[in-house]
Amino acid sequence: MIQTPKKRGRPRAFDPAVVLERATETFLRFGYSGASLDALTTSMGLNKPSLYAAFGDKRALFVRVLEDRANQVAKRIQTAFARGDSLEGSLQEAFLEAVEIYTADDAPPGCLIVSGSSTEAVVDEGLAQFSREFFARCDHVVAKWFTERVPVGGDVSALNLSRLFNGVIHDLALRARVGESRARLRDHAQGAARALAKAAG
Amino acid sequence: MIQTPKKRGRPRAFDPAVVLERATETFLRFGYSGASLDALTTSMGLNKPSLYAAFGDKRALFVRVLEDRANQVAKRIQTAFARGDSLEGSLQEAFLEAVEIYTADDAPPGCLIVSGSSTEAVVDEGLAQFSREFFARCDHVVAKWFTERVPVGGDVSALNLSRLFNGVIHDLALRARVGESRARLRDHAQGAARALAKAAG
DNA sequence: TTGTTTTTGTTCGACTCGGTACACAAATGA
DNA sequence: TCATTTGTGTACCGAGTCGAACAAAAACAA
Repeated sequence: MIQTPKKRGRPRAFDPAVVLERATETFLRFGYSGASLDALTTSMGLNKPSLYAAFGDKRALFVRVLEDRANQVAKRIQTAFARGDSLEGSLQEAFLEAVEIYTADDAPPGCLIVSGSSTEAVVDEGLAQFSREFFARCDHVVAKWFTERVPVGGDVSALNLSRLFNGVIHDLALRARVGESRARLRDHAQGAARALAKAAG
Repeated sequence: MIQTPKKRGRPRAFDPAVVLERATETFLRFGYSGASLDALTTSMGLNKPSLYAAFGDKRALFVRVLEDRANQVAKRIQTAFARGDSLEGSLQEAFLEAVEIYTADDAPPGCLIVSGSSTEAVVDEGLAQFSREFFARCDHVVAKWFTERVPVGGDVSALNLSRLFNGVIHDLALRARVGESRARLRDHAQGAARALAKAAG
C-alpha cells in the first residue's frame, strides 16, 4: 500500500514528505500570498516543473500542506488532552502543547490556519470553508469531551466552553506569531486552564 | 490645528480621511501582501504619484491605516465596556461590540491586526512589534479594570483574565473572518462573557 | 500678467509573479 | 540494444509588481 513495487520511468529525486515539510515552513513564514513560487521551489529544493507534476499549482500545494498540518496539530493536542488527569490538568496539557507547537524552534512561529488560510478567507471561499469546517470540527470534539465532565444544568454550555477553549488555542497561535515569549505564553496557558476549569465547574 | 488656512499650490482632489477608509477596506480584504498598489489606488480613487506624495509607500500607508483602525476599535470596545452595569454585563457588551465591528456590512469581515499585521509579523519585525505592543496595551488596560472588581486572592489573576478576555476578542475576529454567522458569534460572545464572569468571581 | 508651488494624470522601467514548452537524463521492459 | 516512460533543468511567457520621472493643470503671490 505504501508503494507499487516497480515504477517505470526515471525515479524522482526527492522525498515528497520532506519537501512538503519545507513547503509548510515557507507558507508559514510568508503566508499564502507572500510565498512566491521561487521561494517555495528554493526551500523545497526542486524546480517548478517537478513541483507542478507532483503537487499541482500553488493553491493545490497549499491545500495539501494545510490538510496535513491541521491533522498533525489536532492529533498532538488531542494526545496532550488525554495526558491530563483532571479537567484542569487536561486543559493545561493541551494549552501547553499548543505553545510548544506554535513556538517550535525549527519553524516560524504561529499557525497555518490562523495566520495563513484565514487571512485569504475573504478572497478564497474554499479556504474560508476549510477554516470554518476545521474550527467547527474542533468545537464539536471538545464540546463532546466537556459534555461528559461538566455538571448538567450548569450556566455555561459545553459548546460555549468548547468554543472558548479553541479560542484560547487560536490566541496562543496569534500571540506566538507576533513574538510573545514562551514563558509568557506558558503563563497564559496555565491561567486560561484554571479559568476554564472554574467556569466549567 | 485642523488646517493652515491658506495653502499655496493646487488643492488636492481627495479627502485623506475618506481615501484612508477605502485603503483600510482594501487591506482588510486582501491582507498586506495580497493588496496590490493597483487595487489600492483603484479603490482609493487616486493614482500612484498622489498616493506616494500623500502617504509614502505601501508599507507606510499600511502602518497609517493600521494605527488609525486600532485606535478606533479600541475606543469602541472601551465604550461598550462602560455600557455594562455589571461584570458579566460589561464583558458581554464588549464582546457583542466586537462582533458588530468584525462583521460590519460595509467592510470585509475580520481584523486588520489579527489577519493583516500579524500574518506579516514573521517577515516584518516592525509590524510584529506593533501587534505585540498593541496586545500588551490592551492586556494592561483590561487587567487594571479586572483588578478593581475581582476579589483579592482569587485563583485566577487579573492579568490572566485580561489575556483571556482579549483572546476572546481575537477569536471573534478570526471566526468572523472565515465566515461564521453573526448569530453564532453572538452566542459565542454571550457564553464567553458568562464563563469569564464565573471564572473571575 | 508672470512666476511659484503643489497636485494631477500619463507613461515608463526594472523587476517579479505564477505557470509552461521543450529538450535532456535516468530508469524499466522487450 | 532500443523503445518507452517518467522526472529534471533551462529558458521563457505574458501579466502584474512597486516605484519614479515627467509635464500639464490648478491654485496663490507678486
